[in-house]
Amino acid sequence: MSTTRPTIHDVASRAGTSKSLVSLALSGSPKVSERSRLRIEEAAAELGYRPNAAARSLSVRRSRTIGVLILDLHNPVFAEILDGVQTEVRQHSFSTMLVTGGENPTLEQAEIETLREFQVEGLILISHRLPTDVLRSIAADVPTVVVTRDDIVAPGMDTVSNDDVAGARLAIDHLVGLGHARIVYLSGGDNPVSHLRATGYAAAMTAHGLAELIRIVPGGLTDAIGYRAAEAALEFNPTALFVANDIAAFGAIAAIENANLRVPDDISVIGYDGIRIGGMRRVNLTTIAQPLAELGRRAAQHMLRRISDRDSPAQHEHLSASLVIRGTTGPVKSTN
Amino acid sequence: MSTTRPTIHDVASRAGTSKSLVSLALSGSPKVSERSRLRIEEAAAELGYRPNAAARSLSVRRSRTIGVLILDLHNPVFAEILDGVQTEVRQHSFSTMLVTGGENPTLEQAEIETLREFQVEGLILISHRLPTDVLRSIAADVPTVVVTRDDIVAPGMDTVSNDDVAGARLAIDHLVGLGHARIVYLSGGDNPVSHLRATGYAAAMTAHGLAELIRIVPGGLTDAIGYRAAEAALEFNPTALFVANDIAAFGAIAAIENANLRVPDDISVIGYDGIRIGGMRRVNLTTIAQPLAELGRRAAQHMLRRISDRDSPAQHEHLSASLVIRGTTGPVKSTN
DNA sequence: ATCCTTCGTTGGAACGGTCCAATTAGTATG
DNA sequence: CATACTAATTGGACCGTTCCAACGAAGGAT
Repeated sequence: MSTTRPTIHDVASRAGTSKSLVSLALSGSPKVSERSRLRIEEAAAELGYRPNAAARSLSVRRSRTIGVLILDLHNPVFAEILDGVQTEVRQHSFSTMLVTGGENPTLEQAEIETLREFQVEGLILISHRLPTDVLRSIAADVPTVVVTRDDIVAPGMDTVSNDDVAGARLAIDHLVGLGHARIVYLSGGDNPVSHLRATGYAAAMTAHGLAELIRIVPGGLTDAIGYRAAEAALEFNPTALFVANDIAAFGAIAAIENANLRVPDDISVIGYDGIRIGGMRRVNLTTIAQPLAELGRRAAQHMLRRISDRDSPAQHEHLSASLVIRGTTGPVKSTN
Repeated sequence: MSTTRPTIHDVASRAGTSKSLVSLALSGSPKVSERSRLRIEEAAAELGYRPNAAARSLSVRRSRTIGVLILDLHNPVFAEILDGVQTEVRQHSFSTMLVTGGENPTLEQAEIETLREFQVEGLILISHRLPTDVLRSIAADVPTVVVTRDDIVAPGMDTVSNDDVAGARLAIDHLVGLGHARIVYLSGGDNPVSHLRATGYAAAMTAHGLAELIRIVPGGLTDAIGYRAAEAALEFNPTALFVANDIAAFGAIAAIENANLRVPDDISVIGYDGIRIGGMRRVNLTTIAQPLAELGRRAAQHMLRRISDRDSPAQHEHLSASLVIRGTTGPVKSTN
């Protein structure tokens, strides 16, 4: 049975032709007679023949596979970006090979190494934790697209990200429009994306003449850290919280409610990312939504372009995020 | 530069040896002299040599890769199972190749086909939507482990799942222990897992002498469907809802609150799966937790065992789920 | 000096495809 | 009916590894 899989030779001898003709026939070449084609297809079907991708890629020196590193499978943000990557890539009959580094730089590097041994034609990094020099050297010899980060630029590397500064501004504009002034930013920890959102926050606050009310509380990207950060933020007696991402915003809301305050009546909360569960009625989070699937789709497009035209210049694309108003923001309390 | 990657030949000529010796040296053979080994390693490093996995797998006729199909990347259940798979598999220096079918049987089959062309040594299906005959024929010639489903058994196929019937019973026991009787089950749609949970529900209800209160409302596995199903369930004037999975339970809670009832004061809600976000304070869902990572780990273990011993018999393992009491269940209201 | 071992090294076949150049079969033309 | 051409088919080299059988060099024993 499954001891040895049938090869092209087996198909050839069964169909009574040469292996070359089988190869031609199966790849749909027009120079194969109708009679031969049928015999070959029949033989292949009978044997359950399946081409060996390793052999093919060795021979044609192309794998038609792109490697995808995903920072953290648990954060829905990345799953949604991946969706976009997959749909685009499939249309061009490429396969994807997916790995996760679990936010561990060493593991990430090892996984990328594996990907490269499989001769992937390009690398899409859906965020990452790699040191700059490592990233540079990777991008230097395999087409690379980084999604959600644009802080490192290197030759041979495209980036696709949302404009975090502008997104943060949207959030603040929305809150200020509702009458808020004491708006605290709960940061997402020490990573470039969170810093950009902080920058946007500060800029927008300043633009609204609220520079002296700028307050940034250190936080992180998880529910639990969001909770603690919000507790700390309450000291500033804020009327609104802008939280670095949706998941942390969930935690922040819990902290507020635990302090016997109501959202949005006492304090408004706005998140960032636009993950689907934020739309869940129980949560119903107002947020700055990134076009996640689109981000993935664009990344794949850049990748494919670079693969088909190796010296097409690297591009750095920004998509804009949009405000999604749901139930966690409202007008500032008139009293107080 | 990146035009052609260095091969073992390049390393050999640079080190002034034969390619055979390079191969030996790089695979750590003891029969290579110290002097040669050093020269070779140096040459390899200088050239940035990276073995070609396609060539190797062609030659040794092993890919050291296992294919993983994941039903739906957005449902955190599957991501958590995958975690377990990855940790186990990595320890045995296998790689994983990950694909998703997006709950689309045709796409699933195509993706599995791709996996097989890459000569994966085994297949782990983290749930699936495949027709029985297709699954059988796959399992017949590549070691296959199905996680979370045990309704189809086929030669050459292992299964690892939680005991859904027993899990459902735990849920009902918990609710009955709190004094509930009018407990409605919101189903998860027409899939085997949901049916098993229904069976466990009905059995437990019967065991508690509540057979005539059995009510099953058709539902699904998403937030939105859970919402609608809960609305329908309210007609039965229930004191508790047992929902087929956590995500749908989120929707159900929203529906209850929208009807101006409180959870758990008016109606208790218990979910199933034990996904991490259920523990988020805002949600704080009581649930039947599957040992998700463990499920994945065991699946990988079975896979590896079957790979190293091709005629080790297929096994069907059940892990037990456990009750996690959080904030959405409570004692039945004494009035009423 | 000759023969064995042992150690380190090497050439070349194989893995399963693709593709090019060469060959044969078939058909139309003069 | 030979000739020229086109269509269909084929052998074999090649892709980058692994691994086996064979080989030379260096001692050690006789």
